[in-house]
Amino acid sequence: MSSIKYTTKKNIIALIDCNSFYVSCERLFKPKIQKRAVVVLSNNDGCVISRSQEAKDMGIKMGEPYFKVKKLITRNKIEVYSSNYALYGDISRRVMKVLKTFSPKVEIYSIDEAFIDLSFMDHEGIEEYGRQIRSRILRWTGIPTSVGIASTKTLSKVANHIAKKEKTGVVYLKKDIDEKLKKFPIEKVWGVGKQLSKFYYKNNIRNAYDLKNVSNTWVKKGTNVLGAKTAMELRGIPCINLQMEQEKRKNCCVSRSFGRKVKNIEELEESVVTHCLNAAEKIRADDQLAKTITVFIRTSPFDKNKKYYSNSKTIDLAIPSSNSIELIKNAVKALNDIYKYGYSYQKAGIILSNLKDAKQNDRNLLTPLLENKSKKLMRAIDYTNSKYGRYAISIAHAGLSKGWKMRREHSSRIDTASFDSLPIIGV
DNA sequence: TCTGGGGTCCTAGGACCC
DNA sequence: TCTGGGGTCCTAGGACCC
Repeated sequence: MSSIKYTTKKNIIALIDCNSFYVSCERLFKPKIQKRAVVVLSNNDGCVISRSQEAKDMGIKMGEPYFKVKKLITRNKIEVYSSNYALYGDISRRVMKVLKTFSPKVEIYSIDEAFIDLSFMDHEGIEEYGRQIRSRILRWTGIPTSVGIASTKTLSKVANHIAKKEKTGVVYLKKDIDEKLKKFPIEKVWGVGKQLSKFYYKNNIRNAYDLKNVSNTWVKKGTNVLGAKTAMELRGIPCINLQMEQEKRKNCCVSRSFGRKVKNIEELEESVVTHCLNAAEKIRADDQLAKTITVFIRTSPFDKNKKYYSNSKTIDLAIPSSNSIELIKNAVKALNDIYKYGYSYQKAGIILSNLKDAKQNDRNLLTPLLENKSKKLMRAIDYTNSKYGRYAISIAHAGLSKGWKMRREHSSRIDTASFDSLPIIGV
């Protein structure tokens, strides 16, 4: 028997997705690139992670390594930007704020996507409402979006894809759903990735309609409970609920590739300490403590000429902590355990896990005094850094040279908190 | 030369207990 | 001498998402 819970009452879900979000953010401040082909690169200028429609039409693929498409980019005079997450995060918050004027139930699903509940609407007014959402977001933030509406999250994803593809802006999946699902390739269904697609194709399931029509038991047996939920949702039976309040994270990972290969442990240490400081600051902002800390390092998995090395070490703390100094001590210890001389390292990172609410932390009899003192210090550091800029106060161990830090050669240097980057509008 | 980063959830299998 | 079986918990690894 399946243990999937579902409801049968009226359910209308809209998925609002920003078009080429990072590119659209960059365009906000540079009217000149409004009509140009634009791409945004991942950290370290590694891959293409956002493309304007023009860039897509020129054959630039999502996730493609920058060096592989560099020629195509220069030949076509495509504008290139390094990613600026502070900017995208800021714009994202504005978009979400506008969305909240349309429904009390909003799930912020990612930086550029949100599900909203429209079950309170009558069917007749839905499409018009979708158009209003689009135009208000565009007017108030400058970001173009696509809106997909249907009776489940999975179907609203389908609707959104169709809206993007057909450039209609809004699609409400109500009539002729089966016809549309037949044209919807299985690998594009939300929750069906590379491996599952392979499995489905082997079993002659090639589109969303096929998956909708196989038995739940079969899907569950061949995949898992999530696979079965996807199939149910394609049938219009909601199984994946809206998640309104943002739950606190359970893990916190900070990692980066290096701008160049790193061989010696001193530089690795600098990077691990820097990542550790960032991670600690993040969990403190959420008032969390970490019980476990993992450090990992690896060489490039793409370099076929050199031997690959990848290792990690996890340390369990006796007492959960968010104290940078405490965490760093352990991180450095872990790093020294896994470091091997003679390799060219490409990436290092740190994961704080087993995160707990600081408030609910059961106290060790001996710690309160000590803890209070360190808490004050950490709060002072966080405050200073938020006021005077990142790294105003750091720890000597994090190093000042940072020769390993990532490349960002195409940064637009836009800071939405700074007046200098406001665009000048000619009248 | 140059290939991102940060998450979540699920399952199988081992350890351990009675 | 016979060498069980059911339950729970944890972890590593895999798959997925944006």
